[in-house]
Amino acid sequence: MPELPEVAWYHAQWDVGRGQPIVDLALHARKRVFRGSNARELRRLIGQTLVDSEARGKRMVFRFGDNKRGRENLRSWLGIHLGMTGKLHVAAANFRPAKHDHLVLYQRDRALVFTDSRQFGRVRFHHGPDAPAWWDTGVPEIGSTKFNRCWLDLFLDRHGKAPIKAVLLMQHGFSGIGNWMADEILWRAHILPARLTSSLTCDERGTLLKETKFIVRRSIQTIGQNADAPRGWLIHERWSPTGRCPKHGTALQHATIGGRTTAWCARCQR
DNA sequence: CAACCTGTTCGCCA
DNA sequence: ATGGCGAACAGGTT
Repeated sequence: MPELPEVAWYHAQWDVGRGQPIVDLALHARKRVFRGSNARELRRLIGQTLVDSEARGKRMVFRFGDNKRGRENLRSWLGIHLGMTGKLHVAAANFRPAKHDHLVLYQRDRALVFTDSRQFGRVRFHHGPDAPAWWDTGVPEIGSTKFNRCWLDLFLDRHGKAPIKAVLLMQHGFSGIGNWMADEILWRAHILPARLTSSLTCDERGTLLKETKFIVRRSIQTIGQNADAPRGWLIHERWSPTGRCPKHGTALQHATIGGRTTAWCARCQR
């Protein structure tokens, strides 16, 4: 499920635990979600307070520190990626992890739970006051002013031989964009997903930038547990083999492009 | 039973 | 060295 708006929503679920110390945790260090990091180091979180958190694209970080005399010193960075099937939720303090609950942070009044059945997601940990390299990657967030025409042109020029759909899925350029958002953006921008990036006109690049920012902004505003993407968006039609273009009712086309199932409207997109 | 999947990474190739 | 592509990863769902 998780692309940028879902990640933003899941990440906020743990907000209720801010300012509270971690009193215990539950994890199985050999689970695949801990690949590349030392899961035993996570024990350091016990006694530390959840200070704040942030989401960047599909990545999230939770910062922990000591809380003495009301002053918090940053100590630890917990990174979480939800992969294909990851979720975060809050449970009661007596929560017992089931098969796919790979990490549980216990506070006095609740449990903060990371679940991921397929384990394409990932947990990372860093101990120290400064941001680790896996967090500060230098990739601009789409909602920021650094994600602008100048930066976009550099990125598109570097991938001219790839279909534009595949380029939209590259996290080093389009941080947080996934399969459905890429299709949504190209549909609104009237660009065929299989077009080679180098074939885009100057105007089309401008439209692509505008629609990318629009889809990110609107989807963050609307998508949550009980809220769906706005009516009239392609996402509501794209999975069905009989899906139709929300604008004209034209039957959608489907193909694998950039390694993923892609849907588009042959009438809207050129 | 087989095919499919909203993501990333790796190895191979040009 | 750089960029593009297909396979692999695991388990649930259709």
